[in-house]
Amino acid sequence: MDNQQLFGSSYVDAPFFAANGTAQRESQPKARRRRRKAARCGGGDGNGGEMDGGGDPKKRRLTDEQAEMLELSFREERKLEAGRKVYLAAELGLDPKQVAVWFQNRRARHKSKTLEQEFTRLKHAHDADILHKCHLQNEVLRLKERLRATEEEVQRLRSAAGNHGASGDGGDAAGAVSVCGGSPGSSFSTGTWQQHLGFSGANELGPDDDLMMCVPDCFFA
DNA sequence: TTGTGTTTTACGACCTCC
DNA sequence: GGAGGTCGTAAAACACAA
Repeated sequence: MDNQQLFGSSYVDAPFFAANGTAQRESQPKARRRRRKAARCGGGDGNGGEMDGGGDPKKRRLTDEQAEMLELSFREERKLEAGRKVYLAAELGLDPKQVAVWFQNRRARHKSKTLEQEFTRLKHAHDADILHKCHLQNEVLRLKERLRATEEEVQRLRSAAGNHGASGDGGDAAGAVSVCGGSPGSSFSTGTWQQHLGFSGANELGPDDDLMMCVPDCFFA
């Protein structure tokens, strides 16, 4: 049974078959399909739906041909209107109900796969965001370290100036520096910041200590 | 050969739309 | 109210390692 014969109506056109001549299933490995087909061909069915056999009539697998044609039809249109259902059932020698059930299950599989792909995509995006966050946090650490060194330098210079017999005006200078955030109790001091993020060893950070010093707890969640 | 995990088929319950 | 959709699940069919 060729495709043109099976889908001789307007449901599937020739270019479609030209592009999809061998419809492969999304989830079934080839080896697995081969074995299934071999097992079936041993029975020599191949009539597309006339399922003899004394097995449980409640549940019988569709032949590969039937499944492939349903797959092609599904790719054309995922919804199954009444006319197409009846047509497919007649062409494939199936009960219309079987065709309807197959489409229901196929939509469910498609949705499941789509969700899985979307999850993977979002996870990759999330991981990239986490990495970027780490870059930024390390940058903050470096800037804090530079600020602390600068503050120490200012303090040292101020002390040196005081030892050279400066007048009492030096108190004003000290006050000006403390306003710049140099007080130990500053909410933006290195120590406080480290405690917030749960870091240690920030004092060892150098300009070349780039990545992965910062690994937030949430990264391992 | 058999136990086990995965895939496919089928069904019922419930929901939405016409 | 009927047709057709999704969702959850049971069970058959199947693949494969041990």
